[in-house]
Amino acid sequence: MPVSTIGPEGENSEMAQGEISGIAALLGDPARAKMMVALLGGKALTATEMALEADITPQTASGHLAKLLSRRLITVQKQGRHKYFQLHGYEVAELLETLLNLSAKIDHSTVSTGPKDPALRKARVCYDHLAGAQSVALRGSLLERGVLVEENGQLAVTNKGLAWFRDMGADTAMLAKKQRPLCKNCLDWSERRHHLAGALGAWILT
Amino acid sequence: MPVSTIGPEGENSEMAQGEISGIAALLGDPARAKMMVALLGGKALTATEMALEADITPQTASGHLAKLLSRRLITVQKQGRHKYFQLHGYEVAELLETLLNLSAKIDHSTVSTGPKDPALRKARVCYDHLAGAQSVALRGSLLERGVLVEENGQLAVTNKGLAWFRDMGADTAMLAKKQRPLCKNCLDWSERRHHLAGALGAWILT
DNA sequence: GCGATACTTCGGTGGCAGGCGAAGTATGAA
DNA sequence: TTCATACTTCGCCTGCCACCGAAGTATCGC
Repeated sequence: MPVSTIGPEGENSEMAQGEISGIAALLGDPARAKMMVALLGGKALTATEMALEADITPQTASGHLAKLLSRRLITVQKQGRHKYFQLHGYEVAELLETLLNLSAKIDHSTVSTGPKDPALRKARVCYDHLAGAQSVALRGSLLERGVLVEENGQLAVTNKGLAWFRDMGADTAMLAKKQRPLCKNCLDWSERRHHLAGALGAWILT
Repeated sequence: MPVSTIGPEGENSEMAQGEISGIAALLGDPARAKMMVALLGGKALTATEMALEADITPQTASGHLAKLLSRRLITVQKQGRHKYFQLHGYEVAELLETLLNLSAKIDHSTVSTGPKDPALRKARVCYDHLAGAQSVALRGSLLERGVLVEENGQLAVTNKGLAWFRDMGADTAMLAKKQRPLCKNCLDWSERRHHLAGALGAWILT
């Protein structure tokens, strides 16, 4: 091993660089990367859900999650016997998006001529609901028409809204029965604004 | 190893995810990270220079560079018996900046504060745009004059600002056409404050 | 209490990848 | 030609880390 220069001089940013390789190494493992991308949807996930997502056993996932936590890339919220994990701030999401963008760019050049970036940016799928500029606009228009209301950052469907969705053919009764919240804000990482998530968001996608 | 589910079901972005972990893994090695950060200066470096920078032997560096090349994270230019390496496009630089940004945010305990060389500290180049104390001040003054505005951590150019840049001789129409964001915050690692990046930041440098 | 579920900790294994020394190829200088 | 420099390839070693099985702790429902 080349003797590391003994003096404290040398790299001022050595530590920061160590940190960046540390963070990158965390995302460098396929399993962890899958888990993080799964979190990009904005939904909080439990440890087992993420284990399934990454095709690993719960104990392995637990180890991964501990590492991600120790680097503050994710946050936890304990709720009974469940633990809900989320990305830690939009900076982390930004990092993931940058990575995805870059890898998409590389893939496009080597694999095939898929839809180019602007189109993808306009409308894409954020885990299981619509995302992109169009869905941000959609949420705005639903708010304007009184289908949805927002208070304290919480999104809710009005009675009028329920009727509206029913007219559109949605089985609102069934959707409401699911454990998952009916509708939910989801920060759009490319547009930096909220769009519609939750059961209704997923339904719209279908 | 859990047999990866054979069906193509599930993730449409499975390949992209593999790619992101691949890219992240490249930056996950401390030696490679050091080399890439060294390239952030914008200058093309030779293989041996980067080996020195990363405290490894040339043969090891060669292997790393080959891997970085195969993933198109860097480019080469052969010149006699030298090989000059550079970052491959601003997207890669953006990724590195995002990483540095995040790691700076996380490791609050860092004490070191950048280059001791005062001149370097005052004005230098961050990949392709200005950095250093002057550029931090520049950004501040542009904000004050209403050329730029900031909201939710996002930087944007005002209409007045566009006119201002046009008066300065910038071809704003052309700049705006590029896929790259017009202007963008970029954390200055010596000043610990944001400076101006993005297409406009690059233009100012010229 | 009991069993079931969700997650964690521990110990052991296997594979991968970073690292170097030595030898090989290209380019330039003497 | 001969030597020096810049980089690459090869072979080998070593250590780390993802992974799992099994056992341990916490929480829910009966």
